[in-house]
Amino acid sequence: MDATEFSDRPAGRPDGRPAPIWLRTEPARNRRTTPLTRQRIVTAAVDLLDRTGVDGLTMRRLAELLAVTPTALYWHVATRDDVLDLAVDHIFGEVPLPAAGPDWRDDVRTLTSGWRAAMLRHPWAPSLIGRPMLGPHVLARTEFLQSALVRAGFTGVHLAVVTRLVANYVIGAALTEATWRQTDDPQVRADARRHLVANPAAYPTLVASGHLDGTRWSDDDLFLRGLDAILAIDPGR
Amino acid sequence: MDATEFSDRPAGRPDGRPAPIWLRTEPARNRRTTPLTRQRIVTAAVDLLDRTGVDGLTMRRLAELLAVTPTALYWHVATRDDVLDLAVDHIFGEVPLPAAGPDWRDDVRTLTSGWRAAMLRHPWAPSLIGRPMLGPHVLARTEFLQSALVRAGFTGVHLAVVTRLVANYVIGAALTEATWRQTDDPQVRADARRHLVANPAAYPTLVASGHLDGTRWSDDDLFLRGLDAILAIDPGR
DNA sequence: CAGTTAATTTAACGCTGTTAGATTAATGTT
DNA sequence: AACATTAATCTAACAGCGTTAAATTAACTG
Repeated sequence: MDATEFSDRPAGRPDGRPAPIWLRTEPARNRRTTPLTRQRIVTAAVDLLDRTGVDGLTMRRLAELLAVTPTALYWHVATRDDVLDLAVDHIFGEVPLPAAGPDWRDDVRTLTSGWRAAMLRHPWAPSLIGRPMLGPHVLARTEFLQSALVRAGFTGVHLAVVTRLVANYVIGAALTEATWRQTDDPQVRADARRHLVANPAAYPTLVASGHLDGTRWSDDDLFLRGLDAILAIDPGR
Repeated sequence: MDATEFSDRPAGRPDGRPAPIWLRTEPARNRRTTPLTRQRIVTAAVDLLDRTGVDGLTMRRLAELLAVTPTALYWHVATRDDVLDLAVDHIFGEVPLPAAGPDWRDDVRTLTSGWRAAMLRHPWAPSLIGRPMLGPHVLARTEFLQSALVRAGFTGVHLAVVTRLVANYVIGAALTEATWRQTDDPQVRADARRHLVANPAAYPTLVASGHLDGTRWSDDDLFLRGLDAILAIDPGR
């Protein structure tokens, strides 16, 4: 509830005299409603995506959430895909960029953990990575990762290899983990497990190892152990 | 052009006598047209996806390709997502399952290379991995991967860690690489590179390392080197 | 106060996935 | 050989989608 609710017309118009200053909003922006901006669109989009998933984000619902006509969005954004691209970059902005510490491995651990955590907090995000990720926040995080690796001593092709190795591992992990979390129906998981156990001849190893058991080991632990296996690499080689 | 074109009614009806055997089709299945099956639907779907991408696959176009009404598909398939799930599992069936060799690392290399190659051959596939992958072909490949790692000596939590590490690396790599290949417009890539170079202060390391340069190192080489870094892990530890 | 630009609305188009119900073809039964 | 039953496909339609063109309103400039 803000001052604009007192009068939906610019203050002081009816009788020609300006209304008391207290009834007028900040003069610099004297609009009827809060203006639509790319920022507000992205925020609302992330909110809607969190609640309803990728398919739940429609331009009409997004517009309704912003109390605006669907077509109004197209002044600030060219297509629905633009909205998705902006949303993805936005949540990457939530990933904390730690100050560079003495141990490059710690830096990589911190960055990638936050990276993965952000995607799991917004489980619609990983599946949208199949689009060029060139937003400023994404690039800034990639820059930080590669700078940590340069500090570690990687150069040339080794630098490119390890950068991709780490980034692809994080992306793959977030994608597969988010897939399971987004499968809201626990029935599906139970059915899948039952299918495996019913065919032990076809999947002996998977059955014996408890694949799809889920509760056997923590996702966080498995992720960090896998990351450490990568970081065991020697920059000197 | 097959024998059914000689008469669109079962042969021999007009005068009561059966027509010569040469003018009749295989009797076992005496239908007007080849029947719709899940197999045929999946094959057509993959074909359409290869040519037009995920957004290009609509139930109407798929039905047209099969010379059938859109709603006929729903007898064999519940939703469009079902078609996508089937298509993904289908292309995983293209991944060769090598016989288990003496060196487990070679087995993993062969499997994951074929895995990645299949996804790059069908660049729409990686972005669809954000759905539960429980098809028989996918499970068979996962089984093979884990059995190779068991043969290598991994057990317990180490087995789970390395299985995920390898699988997530492949998925992440295929996803990011397919993203760039599917960006058919070379303009986008050029624009992105220009944006990086224009802001060397924000992205010093990325600019210096030639990130997004594309031609600097081969994707295949980078993938295999990264994989070898993973496989350098010692099962004994 | 007039004129211009920025922002939003009204209206509509063609396309989408999906459903309900009618219709046809094939199979099984007597 | 006729009938009943099941399987498969079709006709018709619905509500919702992303997006466009043009009209309309609000805000800024001289």
